[in-house]
Amino acid sequence: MSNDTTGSRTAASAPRRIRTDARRNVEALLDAAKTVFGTSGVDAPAKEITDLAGLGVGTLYRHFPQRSDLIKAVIEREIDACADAAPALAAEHKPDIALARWLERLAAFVATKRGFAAALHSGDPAFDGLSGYLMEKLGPALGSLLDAATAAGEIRAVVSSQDLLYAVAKLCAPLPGEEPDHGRRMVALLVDGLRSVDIQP
Amino acid sequence: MSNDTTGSRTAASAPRRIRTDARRNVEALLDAAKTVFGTSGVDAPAKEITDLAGLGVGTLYRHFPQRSDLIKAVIEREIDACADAAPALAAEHKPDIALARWLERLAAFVATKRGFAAALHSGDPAFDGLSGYLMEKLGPALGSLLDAATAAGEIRAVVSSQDLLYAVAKLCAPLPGEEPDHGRRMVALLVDGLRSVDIQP
DNA sequence: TATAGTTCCGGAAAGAGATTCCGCTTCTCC
DNA sequence: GGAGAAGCGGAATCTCTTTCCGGAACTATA
Repeated sequence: MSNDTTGSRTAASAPRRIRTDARRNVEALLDAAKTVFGTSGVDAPAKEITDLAGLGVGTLYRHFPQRSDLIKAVIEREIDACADAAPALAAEHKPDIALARWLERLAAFVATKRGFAAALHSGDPAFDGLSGYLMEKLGPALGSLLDAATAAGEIRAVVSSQDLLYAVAKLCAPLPGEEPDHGRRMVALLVDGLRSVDIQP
Repeated sequence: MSNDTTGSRTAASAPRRIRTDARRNVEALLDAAKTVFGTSGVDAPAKEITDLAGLGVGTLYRHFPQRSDLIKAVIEREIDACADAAPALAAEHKPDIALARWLERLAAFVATKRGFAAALHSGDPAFDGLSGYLMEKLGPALGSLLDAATAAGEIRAVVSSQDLLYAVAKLCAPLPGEEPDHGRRMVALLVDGLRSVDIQP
């Protein structure tokens, strides 16, 4: 198994450009998978995805040898979208407002994407890198917002951005039968805990 | 637990008592499943479970037609054990201490049982009843402890026992790569939020 | 544009595991 | 102790996953 799959940098031995049809097919598969995961869950038969994408099973397995590879790719796409939303918010609002808005955006993402929570909690080692990816992509944005609020003395410096990120990711994962705003209220409570500067840790 | 109608067959169609060997086999299957789930995850092959239990696959499917039935049964057993631990704690400690201890017990349960979080977040409708079972069994115990603390004015009355139960269940579910005490710290922060009686909701 | 050299695709086929089915065994009740 | 119901085992079947390779499609070069 090759150990270099980043592909972000052109090596000395120029690797051939990825064929355009292959790239197109990968996109089609990701789109189809996102749709099918949403309707039939992440355990949907592979054929359902390939049929929707108009491709053969072989193609699916060529690009995503493991099912977890496909799931990861779909989720990482969503995480990217969430991360991309951060700069705009930061530019348009004051830090504390931007933080709140962005946390709402994150909460919405986690709450909507069932497959995300499922993958995260599956215990499958294949998804071990996922929380790392979440941290890597979303950590910096949240970190800067958090630092600004802390510097202003509005928040106790008892949590890292990683703490908060994980806590939101967990709290906002939907549970069957619970009130829809449960996650949001619990996050608010958590932030109240951060604000209570008079309580000693 | 189910009450049985020993001897007094007053109903029209007398429900025959469950055969003792069948009951014994169900117990053996649950024990085996608990072990196998712990080592190989909840997606372990059925044969691994039946081999450990010393039974045939047919017997497994007779008692648990769906895999989710088996998983649910195992988890409900664990929840029962957690609920059973509450009265003893309540009898031995003051309410606030008992609350803390019991939350620790709950956190330990959630943190240890990977399959629990996975099932809860799977999105599979088969597990929809699970959080209800959790609430039904653990809600009353937590509720009384919470009421006592609220009555003493130590805690804002902004959360129900259901809120707290779900929040703990979510926060303490382990995520790959996170610090082991993350859940515990976040729960502590949540409780700080509850204690901050000077903050208006 | 034609050609050679790759890469990639499709879907049949093999493999792995889940689920069913039914003859036989074990238990319960009278 | 015997009749009859309940339960058991595991081979057979079914479903979905994963592999494999002949041929199609694409890219680079002239």
